[in-house]
Amino acid sequence: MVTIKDIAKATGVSPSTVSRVIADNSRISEETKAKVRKAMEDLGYFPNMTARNLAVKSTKTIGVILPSSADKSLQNPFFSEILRGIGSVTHKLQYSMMLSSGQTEEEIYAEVQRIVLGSYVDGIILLYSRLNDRVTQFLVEKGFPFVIVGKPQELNDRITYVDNDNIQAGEDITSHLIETGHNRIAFIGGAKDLVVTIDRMQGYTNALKKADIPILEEYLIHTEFLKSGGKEAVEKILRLPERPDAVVVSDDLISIGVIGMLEESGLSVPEDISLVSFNNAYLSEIIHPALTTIDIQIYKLGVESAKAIIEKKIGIDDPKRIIIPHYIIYRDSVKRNS
Amino acid sequence: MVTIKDIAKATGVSPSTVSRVIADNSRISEETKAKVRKAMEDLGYFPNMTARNLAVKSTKTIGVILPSSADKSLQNPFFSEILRGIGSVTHKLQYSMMLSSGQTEEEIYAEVQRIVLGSYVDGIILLYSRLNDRVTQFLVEKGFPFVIVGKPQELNDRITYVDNDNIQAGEDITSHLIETGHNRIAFIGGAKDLVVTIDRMQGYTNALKKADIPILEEYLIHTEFLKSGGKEAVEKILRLPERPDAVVVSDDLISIGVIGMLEESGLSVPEDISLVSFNNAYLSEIIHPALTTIDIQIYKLGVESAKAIIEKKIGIDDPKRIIIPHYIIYRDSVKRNS
DNA sequence: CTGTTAGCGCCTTCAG
DNA sequence: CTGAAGGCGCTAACAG
Repeated sequence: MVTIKDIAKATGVSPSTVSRVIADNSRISEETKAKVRKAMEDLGYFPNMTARNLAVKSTKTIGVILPSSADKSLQNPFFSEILRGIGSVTHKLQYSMMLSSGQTEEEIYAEVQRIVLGSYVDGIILLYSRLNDRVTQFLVEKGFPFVIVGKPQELNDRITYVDNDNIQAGEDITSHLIETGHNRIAFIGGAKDLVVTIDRMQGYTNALKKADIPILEEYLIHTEFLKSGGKEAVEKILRLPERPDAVVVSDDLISIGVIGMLEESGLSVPEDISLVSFNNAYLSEIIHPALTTIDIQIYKLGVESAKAIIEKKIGIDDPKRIIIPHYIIYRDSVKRNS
Repeated sequence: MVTIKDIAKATGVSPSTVSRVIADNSRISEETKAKVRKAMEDLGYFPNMTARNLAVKSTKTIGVILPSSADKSLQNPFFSEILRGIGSVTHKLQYSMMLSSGQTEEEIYAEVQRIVLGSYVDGIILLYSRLNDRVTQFLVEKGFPFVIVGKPQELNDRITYVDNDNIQAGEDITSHLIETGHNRIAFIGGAKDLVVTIDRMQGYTNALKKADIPILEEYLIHTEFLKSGGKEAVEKILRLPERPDAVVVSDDLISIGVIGMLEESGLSVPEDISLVSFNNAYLSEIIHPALTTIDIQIYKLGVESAKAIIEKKIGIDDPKRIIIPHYIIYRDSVKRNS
């Protein structure tokens, strides 16, 4: 390995001068800079980041924590997309991104400890937010820079997060259904302890209330990513005397399953029942029917969260709420019941 | 920050002793070990990995390189799944995983340079394999440990890779179609410069040949993840005088689009046309109809690739080929034409 | 079994 | 504008 000393020797200057050239220090003459740089080029020098990190006490890498990998939700394209967003800014700013996860909450906690206490990273992005989360707690106690993608359910005033206005989004999309002439609207959501599900459902009920449409308990269904289990639930809802004429589904990926089940039950979307959902994953565009859905700008969520920790605008002192706008993408899963 | 010195001072031993305790060196008395450990506990000591890495010249982190993020293919759940696999072993072995990518090949190349020359990682996993790839070339020249997930198209004998036998897989699934009474079988593949596409198509033609079924040029269609563009292509193929009675699609995600387009064209799967594909993504299970597909064990691909670089069984000297078995998952997208 | 001495490669005062 | 010296926190011979 060629070090700073080697190139110092080669150019006849001192190591500190070389170091200064690397930092492009202004009080080094242009000629020595040129000379040194040439040597670096010739000898194929490349700064050793580990050494540098040790000296400056910073790693220029940020840790990204995924939800427990036991969770099927990891299959959601949401994650690839947000990683893309994060990656775009880490890349541009010459940062690195360390991915980490675990099978259980316990493991994740251990991981986070390992990477922050071990000084692996300068900051952390949490890609989940659970109630009563030890990780979050650990991070705030430690005063370690971090941001949550999604809405934290506690310590709200002490942590920075980037999220969509999911309540509003839920209301918007539900209103769209109402405006297009639907009035028996069901809601199908993912795990009911996820804030995002709760918020979107909240928006859904808000919209119904505003339109004076009664909220029916039987119209609210929660399922993990629906497979066999969820199937019956959907079938049940469809056999109600007042069968819904529309359904808002809390996630595009779930929509795929729902559409499949509806078809099996002999109903087609949107002819027999309209459907709208959230995320605007690539999927929602290629499936049939193409989904009318809320684009939550996942990529941007990633970008903004990365910017937030890197640009360290955040101190534990001034937590921020960054809200990414959403908008409706109109496609073919809604029927106009004039 | 509490260092090794602090706890040395606190316990009245030397720093090296503390270091040995950390390494659980056998020639340290149990009592001093206990004493030291207690101090570590009390003072909240945690080893600084950057320092350690510098000293031992190893980072215990492996770099994972994604394909260019411009590529829509990143949306493919394949990546989440393989990251899960890799993560499971890095985690277990107390390694870290550094994710990196770029918008263009150029950027990726720069990234790889940065992380290997900067000594960020001990090894690299390439999640793509392109013809005439500078990155691959750089890595072999440098003699840097790396493994490719997928089949390299050159330097075959000098690099380690983990892959499925995609040719065989293609043959297997196509044969299944033939056995179930189909004989006008089309092939729809992704980008035609991807080895995986090529291999699967190769298997497809092999199967046809063995069954003495002629290979029709019009039955071969290539498209990126199909959207508007691919649509016409599929419609075209369906209007042929000899319309296919089955289609082999090179990826589950593409299948979703294909099924959608078939439906729009008034054809339903599998009644009018059978469909099989590859990967067995979560999607293929929830979509309607559920897909008969090849399970390539993505998770395992990840696990094995991670094991390969970490356990450094690989030297530039003895490259390995690790083949992960595949098997057919029979579901509802194939009609039995007895 | 434990302490001493040198680094790992780079950065940063402090002098000049 | 540049050198010398010391240190970041930890490990690794080399002595005892």
